[in-house]
Amino acid sequence: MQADPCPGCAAPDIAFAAHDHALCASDVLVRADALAVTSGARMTPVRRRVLEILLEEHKALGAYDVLQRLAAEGFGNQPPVAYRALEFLVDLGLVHRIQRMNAFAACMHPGEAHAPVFLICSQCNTVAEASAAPVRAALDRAAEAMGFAIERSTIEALGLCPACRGAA
Amino acid sequence: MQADPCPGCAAPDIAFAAHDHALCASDVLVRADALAVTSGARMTPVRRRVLEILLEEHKALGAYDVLQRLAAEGFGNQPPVAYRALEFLVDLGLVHRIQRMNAFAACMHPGEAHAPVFLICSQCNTVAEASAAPVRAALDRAAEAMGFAIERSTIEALGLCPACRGAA
DNA sequence: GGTATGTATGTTATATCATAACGTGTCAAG
DNA sequence: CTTGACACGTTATGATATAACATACATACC
Repeated sequence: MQADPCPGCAAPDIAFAAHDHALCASDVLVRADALAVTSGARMTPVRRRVLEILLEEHKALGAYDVLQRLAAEGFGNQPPVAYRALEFLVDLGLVHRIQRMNAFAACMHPGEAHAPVFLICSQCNTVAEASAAPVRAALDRAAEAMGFAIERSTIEALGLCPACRGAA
Repeated sequence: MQADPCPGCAAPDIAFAAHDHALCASDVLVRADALAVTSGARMTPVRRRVLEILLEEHKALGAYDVLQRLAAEGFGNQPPVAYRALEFLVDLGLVHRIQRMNAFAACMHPGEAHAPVFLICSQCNTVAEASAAPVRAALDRAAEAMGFAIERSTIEALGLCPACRGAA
């Protein structure tokens, strides 16, 4: 497995910094296609387009935002069209759901095992994935102390990204 | 501040175990009333009743579940009645919102500073608050490494509680 | 006590988010 | 070239949440 799929988006010190996001996006798309093939899933036009849209925005979009864009491009314009594509991408690990916002964001390092932690800028809505391992480990210990078996976990933080912090 | 407001609900080793929850509930209510007085907030009948309902259930309830019970007892029967009371209680730290479930659960140790971690049983829907400090610390470090300033965070885990784990 | 002021409650209406259910089309395996 | 699985589109509805406004209540002040 590659060490770092997108230096711009995945590296902790510059994820929020300005960079050529088109490169991250195309890289992720390549990896997504490969992942679909190896997992036997079908990366259809709608699904791929949804992923592209999320990558282009580089922020969390609501299902209806995605749907609106799909409709404008000639795909179906009913909610299930968007929800199904999003669900597919989430199941494949290519997209994450941000519970706090009822929204979805493209995963910036698909294919790597990770329990993502999301940092959501309350100002500009940008979402970054932070290094999750230590957080996840602490959570596992806390759960284990209570005899609780974790299946899935959601870790999200709301706050100010470096850029908006500087602006304020 | 009291060391442990409710041995039944707050102690890590027995939070999920059978115990006389009525004791926890009445204890929390006393503390809630006191907290409202000291903070200048008004613990009105609807608000207090909503807290009681959540304490009685000892699990997360949706706003409409709460509303239904309020309506049956002669309070208003429109969504804002429930949402407003819930928002008030959340702001006061007496109730937590479980994002993952679009639901609300009574805080089992109000008044104490805490960044809660929720363990949600996917089988019986019971919600427990786990010791959060180490998890929170790890999250803070991860955010800091990216220059991100956390305002609020949501940490929720879905899985099996000890009881349901044993039953399975 | 009476009145002003802020807050809480109740109501109407609507916005926003999500899914069930069904028919049609497409593609690949046999 | 059929068949079976899956994807897509549509209709309809369910579930969650809030905006906006009117009424009632509590408190503070005169």
